Amino acid sequence: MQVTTLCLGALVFGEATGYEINKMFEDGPFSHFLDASYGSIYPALTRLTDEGLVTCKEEQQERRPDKKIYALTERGRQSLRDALHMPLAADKFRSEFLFAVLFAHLLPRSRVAELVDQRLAEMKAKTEELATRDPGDTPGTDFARLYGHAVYSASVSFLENNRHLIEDIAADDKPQDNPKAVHTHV
Amino acid sequence: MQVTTLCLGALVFGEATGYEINKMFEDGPFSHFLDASYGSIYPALTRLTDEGLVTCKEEQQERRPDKKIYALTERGRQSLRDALHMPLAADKFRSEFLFAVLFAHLLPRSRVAELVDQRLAEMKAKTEELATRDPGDTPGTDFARLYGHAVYSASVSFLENNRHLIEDIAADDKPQDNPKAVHTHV
DNA sequence: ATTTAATATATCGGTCCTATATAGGTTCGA
DNA sequence: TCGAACCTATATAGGACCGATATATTAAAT
Repeated sequence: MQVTTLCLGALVFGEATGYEINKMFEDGPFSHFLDASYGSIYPALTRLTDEGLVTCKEEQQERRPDKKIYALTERGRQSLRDALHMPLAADKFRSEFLFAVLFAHLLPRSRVAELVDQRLAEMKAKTEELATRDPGDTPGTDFARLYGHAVYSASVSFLENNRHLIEDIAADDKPQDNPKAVHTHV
Repeated sequence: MQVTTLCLGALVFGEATGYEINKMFEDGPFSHFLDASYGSIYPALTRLTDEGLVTCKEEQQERRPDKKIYALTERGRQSLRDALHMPLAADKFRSEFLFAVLFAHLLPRSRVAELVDQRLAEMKAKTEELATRDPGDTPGTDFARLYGHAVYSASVSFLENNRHLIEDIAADDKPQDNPKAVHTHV
């Protein structure tokens, strides 16, 4: 599923500029499970306009670049519906954290602990962020939000209960980093 | 973190060919949270060889292309360690399923139910796959496996308990698809 | 007074995925 | 026993996409 289709989806929520669509991927309703950047969004909107799946009205602004407001056409809406009837790709998940823990035995224990602490903080922040309903939520975004909340909660629990599994296989800290290893007071 | 670094990680598990590294991403220890394809793996191995981070010994085979067996050098191992001390990118998660449920109101209820059923089947399969320890598991892969199991389990529970939320907002099935809507026997 | 952030469009460079080419081997059911 | 399907193994072309940057102005924060 390419960025053109994602843009059609974005425009179901209402007309928008490329800039606003980008925000939907950065902070908005899509941010937790999709991504797309300017480098793909602007060309996609041009292509969609050429194909008649969206309309583009230029709004002149004083001392700013003209705002190009895109809106879905009926053909565009149907094209999205068609795409949603095709087989969907499986979720793609990419985690540098899990890659790193595979090599915990190559890292000092302090670094492994740091990685877990950072991740726990991120996951807790996400969990909290997804805990409260947003005024603009639709039933669909609400479902996605609750789904995310459930998954991040499970993630936090797992990390808190099992972090010792990787911390215990980490390499020793160098003596100067690990005062416990130095017996200075017999 | 680019494919070169992932290849260094792959070679920590032992020497391997490009073909075998690819399998690690498709079925092996990396498959659940990383991806890379031939189009990036082969060029990456060439680059790593040029930089002296891996060695390449060609093994001639009868009636087959020569096998190129790559192995980590000490500099390569250090390069990986260095990469693991840099800030790690946050997880990236891409879900066409969650994208689709945002537009459940544009789809017939039967399609939404189908999407949920498919996803539940996938998630249950993954959960089961991750439930049992593999003989080749290291502490690191074992941790990742248990992590995945926890997350997929939570996912299955959520879907089973909350699927009605999106099924109830789906569009009506067309009459010919939904016998209950047709009153043929008064 | 100065820097940072926000609004807004656009593109270049490089990375990466998808699909394909090549070429023989093995497995397994019809 | 014959052929289809899949496995081993390397390699690349084409296109999609991300990250960074350029441009230009205003608003807010410091």
